[in-house]
Amino acid sequence: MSTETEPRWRRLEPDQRREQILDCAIRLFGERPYAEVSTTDIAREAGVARGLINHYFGSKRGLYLEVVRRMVTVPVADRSAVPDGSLAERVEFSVDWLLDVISARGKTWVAVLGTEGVGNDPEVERILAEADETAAENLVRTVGLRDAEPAGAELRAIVRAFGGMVKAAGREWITHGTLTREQVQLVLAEQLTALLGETFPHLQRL
Amino acid sequence: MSTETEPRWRRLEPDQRREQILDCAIRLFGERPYAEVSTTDIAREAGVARGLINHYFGSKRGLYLEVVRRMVTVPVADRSAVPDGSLAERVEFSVDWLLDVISARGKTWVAVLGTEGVGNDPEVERILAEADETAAENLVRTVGLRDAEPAGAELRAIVRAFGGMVKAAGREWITHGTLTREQVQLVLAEQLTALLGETFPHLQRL
DNA sequence: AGTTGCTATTGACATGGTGACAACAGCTTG
DNA sequence: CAAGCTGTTGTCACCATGTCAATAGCAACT
Repeated sequence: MSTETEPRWRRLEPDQRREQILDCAIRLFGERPYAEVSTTDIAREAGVARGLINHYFGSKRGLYLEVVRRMVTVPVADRSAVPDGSLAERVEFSVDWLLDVISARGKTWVAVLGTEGVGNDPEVERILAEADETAAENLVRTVGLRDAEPAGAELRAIVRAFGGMVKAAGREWITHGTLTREQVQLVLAEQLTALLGETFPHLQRL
Repeated sequence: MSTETEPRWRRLEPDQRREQILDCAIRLFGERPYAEVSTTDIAREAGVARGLINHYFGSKRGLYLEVVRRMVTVPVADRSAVPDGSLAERVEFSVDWLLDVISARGKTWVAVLGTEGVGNDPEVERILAEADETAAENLVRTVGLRDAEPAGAELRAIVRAFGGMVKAAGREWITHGTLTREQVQLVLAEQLTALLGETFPHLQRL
């Protein structure tokens, strides 16, 4: 008779366990709406007691906010590869890079930004606004316009607005398949070029 | 002793009661996120028993879907007032009308489209997609482009994408105050003009 | 190897929200 | 004023969430 003391559960480092639960939560929240996902589901998926979720994230809502935060974090562009050509060329490069990012996230990305619903959640709104802001800043820098201009705030505002079109166009491409990547590329590049090259100067004269 | 038979509650026509509950639900769902609003809250707000909500809408989710449907319904433009001038002029008129609509809804509109969260709700997605589609069709017709063109599907797709920019720009204007109405008007009009006049022809050659 | 201590993890409990359903009561019609 | 129709209520069973004391992996030190 071997004294096999197989442990019922393994004890992990807090960071690892946190990450593991977060992964499962991301998957489930991506599949079903918030109210349809129970903490029991997440706990079962992670092979963990339900109470552990509360221990690490406080509440279901806390976990949800972490998921949102994780999902909307956009990597920073590698600016060393940006060409030195005309505005149109730099824009084209930026848009192409942007579509690469979207393509890599695929359905997961859509699950995050694809659904807009009723429900004024200030926390979620704050997180998304922050993500939009940094994304806009990145884009402006990548394209090479000086951010420190006097009208920098307005520039970032219209770039954030443009971000709305990026998301919507991405949905058309990824989920609905009504536009090809090439078409999206063309549309976004031309629109952004016009926005930065034409409209923005006009705006400053208002 | 007067035989005051003050009734404890009034019996309303189903449509009226439905509408009343819906109004309260719209208000509450606009203030707090879905999970933070209980059917008890809604029932109290409407001065009604909680069970009545289930009777009229089946479930909390059913009520929520009704709210979303109601909120994203956009009125149809009165095309009799559209000028006959150039594309740019018609676009300018359409955008102005669009901003009037947004302005009229104000904060309520923001409560609907302002928050994007994680959570793939197919029903909500379908409702919003439908609303976007009819809005795009309206815009195309108002601007005066023939919808029956061979590339009509692609045209509507890029107009839907443009709709994403309209929403984002509206948020910048209404909630954040980072852009004035005049600035939004200029940006959207120029972008849409470029989209329809320049980019769309390019797209067809792809 | 045995013991001790730390803490990650569990399991049970209390609370509150949701949906179903039978009973009740306004209102209308004869 | 009686009777029926149905809008409305209140209760019941079930499920989800958050809290907390108890448990048990695991490492360090005899």
